[in-house]
Amino acid sequence: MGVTIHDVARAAGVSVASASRALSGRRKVTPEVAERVARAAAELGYQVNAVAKALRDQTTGTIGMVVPGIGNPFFTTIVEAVERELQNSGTDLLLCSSRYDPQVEARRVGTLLARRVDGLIISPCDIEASVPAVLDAARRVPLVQLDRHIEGGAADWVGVDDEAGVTLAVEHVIACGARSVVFAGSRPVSSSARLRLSGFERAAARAGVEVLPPLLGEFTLEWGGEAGRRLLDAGQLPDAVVCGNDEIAVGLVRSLRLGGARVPDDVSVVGFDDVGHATMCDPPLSTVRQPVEEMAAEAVRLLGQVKAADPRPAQRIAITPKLVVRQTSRLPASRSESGRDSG
Amino acid sequence: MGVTIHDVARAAGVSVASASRALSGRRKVTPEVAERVARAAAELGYQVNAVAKALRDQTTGTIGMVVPGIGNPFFTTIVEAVERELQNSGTDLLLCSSRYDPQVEARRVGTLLARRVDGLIISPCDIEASVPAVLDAARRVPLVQLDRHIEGGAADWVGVDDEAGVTLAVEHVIACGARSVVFAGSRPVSSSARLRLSGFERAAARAGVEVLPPLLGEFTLEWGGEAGRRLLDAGQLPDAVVCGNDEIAVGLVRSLRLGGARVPDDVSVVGFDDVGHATMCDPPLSTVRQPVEEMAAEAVRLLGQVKAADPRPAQRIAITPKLVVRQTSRLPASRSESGRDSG
DNA sequence: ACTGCTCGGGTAATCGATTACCCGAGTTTC
DNA sequence: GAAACTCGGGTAATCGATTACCCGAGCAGT
Repeated sequence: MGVTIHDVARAAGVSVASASRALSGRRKVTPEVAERVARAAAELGYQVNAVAKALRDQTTGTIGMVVPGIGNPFFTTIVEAVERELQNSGTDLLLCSSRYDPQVEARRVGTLLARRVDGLIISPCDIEASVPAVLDAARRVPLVQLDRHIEGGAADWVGVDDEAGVTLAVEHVIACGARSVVFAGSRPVSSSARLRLSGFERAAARAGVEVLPPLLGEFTLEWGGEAGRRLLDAGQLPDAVVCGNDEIAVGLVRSLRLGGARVPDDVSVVGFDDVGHATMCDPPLSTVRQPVEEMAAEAVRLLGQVKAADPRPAQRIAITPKLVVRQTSRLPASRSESGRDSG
Repeated sequence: MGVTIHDVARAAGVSVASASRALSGRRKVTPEVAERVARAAAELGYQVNAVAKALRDQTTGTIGMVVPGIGNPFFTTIVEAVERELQNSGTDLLLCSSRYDPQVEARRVGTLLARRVDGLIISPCDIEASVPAVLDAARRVPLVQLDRHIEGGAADWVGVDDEAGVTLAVEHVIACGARSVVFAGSRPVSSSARLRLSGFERAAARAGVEVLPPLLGEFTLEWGGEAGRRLLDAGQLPDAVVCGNDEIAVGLVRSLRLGGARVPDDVSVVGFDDVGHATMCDPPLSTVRQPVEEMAAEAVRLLGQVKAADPRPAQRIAITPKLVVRQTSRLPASRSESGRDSG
């Protein structure tokens, strides 16, 4: 460790200024100097010290990202997309997980700020408890929220229109003939959870179908399984269940089938996200697709525009998701063919 | 952005030395100075600049981690375990994905080194192509390989005993009555892939059962599905298939069942890893469990001991995994009850 | 009273890379 | 032929935090 530009300069018999210029190419040097410096650097195995460079330049070439959990395939997909997007511009990513805990989240944001990231992309784990950390960070550094967001709309955001998404799902199952529906999602601690629930309720009310009390837990396979079991225990299955995400939907389909219910013949299920295993599950899951690549691209584009403590009003970019119909829901034709009797 | 310790010192009416001492507590100051500095820091919202601190201290309080892909649940689990392990010591993690590409990997290692991480934990994506990057990095910084490793044993490593693991799996399916077996894994570009394959071959040969030619692709659900289809197409199913990891196993079980084969009645399947969805799959997967927490703890412990360009011989810590029998394989009793006829 | 402490505080060097500024030599321009 | 300019190179300031080193005051011991 520790070959510096001084060592290179000495070995090449030039000043540090010349060495720096030869290496960076930001000012002309004679070919001879360039050559000697290049050789010396190669021989010594010189590599710039990014820490020193960052201090001098007041920029680290790094952006921080904080997501609730990297165990969730939705977040890993979006992280990968952001990373891919960023690599074009040569900046790299410091990735942190808040583990769905606002306190951990605040700490992580703090260390990222201390490390002087050039920007921050965050998916705040809690719509309320995350507010101070997000607002405080936004004051110090360009920040954009991705997917989840805090309440109040004070910070820039890129994501999907959650309400429009579940509306699509609800309208779809109703078009499939469902007369009673239920929502299986997460307790409304995040914006996504809250908006998907409210969107469901609004859309279902508008359609005038029977609405069972929502099943609210976590965005996990386990909770999906549990929700399925509760539905089974209640004796009377609804015609359709709209899920807060794909994990819940997959867990739910599985426990429903284990309990003897047929999907989609007895009950339609639709998920949300369409990342990871939705296509691989059995049967392939109908779901609402989040355009992750597009969201990531939009987020880094926006991040390039926002400034710390930006006085202009925060932007909120809501991308409208698409419904992807696979095999856990049925279109009317085939559904009526199969001789349902719940109507 | 940009309130420095000079600002704090000025506001408190003391020198930067006193301010620094008051803030860090590394040398006594009078209560009055401590109080004034604390107040000034709070009022100005001062936060140390970790970049400057790192330059001065020649240490960043950061370790880098490079894994082949964060989409793979095994790696996300291990990343989470390492992160948890590290947080006790106050160091944090710079996480990078090599996307299974040795060139990307080398670049990522390079930037981590440039950022002067205090150590590196890496799961090299390619047993051969990753050699230069790993060896070069190990010369500059404490480094331990986790899970995968490069050939030659020149760098420290913590992982599971892959050969022992598949041996467990093979012996289990044979104990279940299998007379013909096949291995569905990844092409041997990584140490894990290579050792699991060779371990399988050795164990199967030792047992003297019929061994079908291995199905080698990637560590993905998709490849597992494809492998299952090929087995089906071949007309004659083996009694058991041992898989390179759980993703392959899950994909394989699914395509086998889609093709009408019953698991475990017609064919036993066992996976490897036991992370993520193994318990949630249908039926729950018999697999070889990697003790991820233990591996992570061991890796950071070892990292604390190794020095850059360490002259002492590299350590290789191989933890013996355990077999977890669930429902994709059957013990002899119940198997013979079910009236198999393949023997 | 003088030496020798301890104690708290300040000044400035330090980490490594970049670059503002300066300098001297060679070239152009009128 | 002198002023103006270009070109390549060197010296040292800079980024911000820490700390080696120095200093002066207060105090104890002889």
